Amino acid sequence: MNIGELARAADTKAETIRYYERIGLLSPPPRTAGNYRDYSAGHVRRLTFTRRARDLGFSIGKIRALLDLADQKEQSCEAVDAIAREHLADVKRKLADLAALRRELDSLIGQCRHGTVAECRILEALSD
Amino acid sequence: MNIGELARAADTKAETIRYYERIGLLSPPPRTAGNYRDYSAGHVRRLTFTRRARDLGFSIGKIRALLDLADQKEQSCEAVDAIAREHLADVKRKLADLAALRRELDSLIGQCRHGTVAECRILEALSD
DNA sequence: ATAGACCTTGGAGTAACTACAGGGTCAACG
DNA sequence: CGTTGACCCTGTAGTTACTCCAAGGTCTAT
Repeated sequence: MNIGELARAADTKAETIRYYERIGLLSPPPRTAGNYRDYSAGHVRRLTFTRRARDLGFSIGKIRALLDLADQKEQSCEAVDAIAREHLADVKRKLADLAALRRELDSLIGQCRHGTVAECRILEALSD
Repeated sequence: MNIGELARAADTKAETIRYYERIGLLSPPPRTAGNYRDYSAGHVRRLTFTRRARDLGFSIGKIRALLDLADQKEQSCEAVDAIAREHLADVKRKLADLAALRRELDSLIGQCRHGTVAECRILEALSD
């Protein structure tokens, strides 16, 4: 399986796969006679996991930790749970920040009287 | 007024101010005999505006546009309103994305049975 | 005169890719 | 067998908005 096929299988771009290899997130596969990367089903699984976690907003660092944990089958999954909970807390914080932002923008826009720039309330409000 | 004083006045770091100058967002001030940057009240206003807009999540590109508009006092402020509305739309999109994410993470975490890594539902769910 | 706080420049580092440029490989078609 | 076109390779630079650092210059006070 070459890099393009893996990319299609995991809904990624070839460049992203090479990037993941460069930063040590995906192990370097063997090469064909023509120096093409030659991937196996294990790579598909690992990359699919990685992309899904990225889609859910996990950082590369956290994904690295999850992948390491996934290899220690006998350990309790508490650490996995902890990473997920931490990420959820991050998401909640961002949600609250964005909601506050939205309220501010709403009020900013609500002040527009559609006059000239000289008397623009939006620009005024931004200058506080 | 030197760069440190301006930084304190606008709640920024000196490095950020130099960065804004480098990218052309803040005009280069005159220099003192000792080659220190020498800022005036106009710079304070412009930088304060910039920081406030950044805090509200406006990109540097949009701030550049807003600052340009702010200089054309006779124009209607429609364009300002449009930029603010566009930004609000961005924020709303991000809010919706984050809310969906939060639901997914909630369900992910809800599936944890606190067993071993081998039977971890969180890792399983991430592998879909 | 010297200490300490400030300023100067230039360059590198951050996150997570993305986009080339300049070359090599492979499969198919005529 | 030659060539076309789609793919692959490496290495480097760009993206966003800063942040940090090193090596040196300046200013103020003691």
